[in-house]
Amino acid sequence: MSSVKVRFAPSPTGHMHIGNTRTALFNWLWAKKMGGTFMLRVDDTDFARSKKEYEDSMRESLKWLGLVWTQEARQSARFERYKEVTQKLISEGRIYPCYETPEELEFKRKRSLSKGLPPIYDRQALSYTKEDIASFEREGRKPHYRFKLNVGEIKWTDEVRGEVKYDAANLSDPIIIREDGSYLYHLPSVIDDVDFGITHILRGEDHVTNTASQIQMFEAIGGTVPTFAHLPLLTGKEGKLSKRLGSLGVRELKADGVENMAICSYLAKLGTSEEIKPYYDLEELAKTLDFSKIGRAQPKFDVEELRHFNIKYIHSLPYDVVKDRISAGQTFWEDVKANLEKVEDVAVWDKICNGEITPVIENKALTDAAASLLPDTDLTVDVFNTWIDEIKSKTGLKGKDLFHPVRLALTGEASGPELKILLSLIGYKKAYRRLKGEKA
RNA sequence: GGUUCCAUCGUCUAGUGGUUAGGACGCGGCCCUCUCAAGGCUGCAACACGAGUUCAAAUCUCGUUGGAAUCACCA
Repeated sequence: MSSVKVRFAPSPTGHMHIGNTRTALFNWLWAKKMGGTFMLRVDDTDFARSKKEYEDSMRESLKWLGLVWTQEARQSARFERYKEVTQKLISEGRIYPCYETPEELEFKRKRSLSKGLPPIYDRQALSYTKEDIASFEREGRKPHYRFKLNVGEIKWTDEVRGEVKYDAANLSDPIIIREDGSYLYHLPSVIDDVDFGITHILRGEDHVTNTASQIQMFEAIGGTVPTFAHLPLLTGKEGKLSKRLGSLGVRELKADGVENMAICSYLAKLGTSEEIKPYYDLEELAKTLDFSKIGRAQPKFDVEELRHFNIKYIHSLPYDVVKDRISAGQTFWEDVKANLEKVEDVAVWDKICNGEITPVIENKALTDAAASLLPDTDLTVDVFNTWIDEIKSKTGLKGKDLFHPVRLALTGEASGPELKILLSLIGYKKAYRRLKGEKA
């Protein structure tokens, strides 16, 4: 009885974006819910595109999101192991050398397509004679290698898609070693999953056909086939938002004031039958994860909706969650949070209450009267109420005509938290001077 | 083109043969209040199309249309 173990396996070829994040999140949540472990695996087999800078950026984003891992691995450090396994499979004939050039393969694909045939590899390499191979070698060609798929039906029970079936005849033998001897993703991924004891693979549905061929790889190397869950891909309002095309970065969202748990709450529930509501703790969110609640259709991801949700999230954000990031105290936070669009904006209200602002005088007669009526005491809510009543009776103004100019004078802003709360925070001295139109 | 998947309010969805087709987000209105915001209440709004099965279809079948993934010496 082994416990649950999942992995997030990004290739460091770009920054963390919304598609990536969703995959990482579901893995993390599942591990947490099941009391299992979450590991980070850097899939850097593609030397040409992998960059350290991207890897660092992804680690930073994962940490910021709270998606921490307790183990990690790097594919580029495991080539010896991959070599060992591939040698064995080559000797068993399960992996075979091919000598077509990329151009030839491209030509074959186009020809098949134009004939209305599926562009599946024709396995010509399986019928090379010794002479053919010798002549390729003389030409200086180097082989690339493919994994030979066995004929027959491949099926598995997917946690989100249910029973899934593929006929191997509709799949190409995947290339697993490049001409230059480097590895492609398919087999190393399977070897790692076996070696690290991965029990569940949660990934985007763009991998479903890979899963079909990888199941045969698991079997070929004598590993246990993990449980799969393929999440429907997110689509954008216009066009797609696949994991490589969707460029909406986590770093950009963060810079825009979108909160980490707002992103996680939103992504965890988008496309499910559950309400998208704020969760302030990843573990709480983890408890609610349920694959049966995930729809099979592709949800549309709209940044504007995320931003809107983020504001709603902030309006009910508990002080404990933000206390380490803001200088304001709990009372101040609770008083102003319902009017914030970004957590950092708490500083602007801090400045309005405690710093210096230039008031806006819209109705001088009114604000002068207000100043003279303002009592030099502790400006409690009660004091505020009697003060407002006095201004009302003296000027005959009420509603917006009354409050808007007072607010502008007191805060320099047209909107914000309730005045009765702000007044006590501003204090008599500043309030008086601002009502008189002075900087204070 | 082959394979696989999908199709209910603007959006995410509930719905498994008989429902006033429900909820959430958004949007509109009203209330509260001291303006705005926040909060409360409320309203508008959907079964892609066409056949078939059935007393009865959002629900089952077939077809059509539309969308997506994949078919890389990317992952």
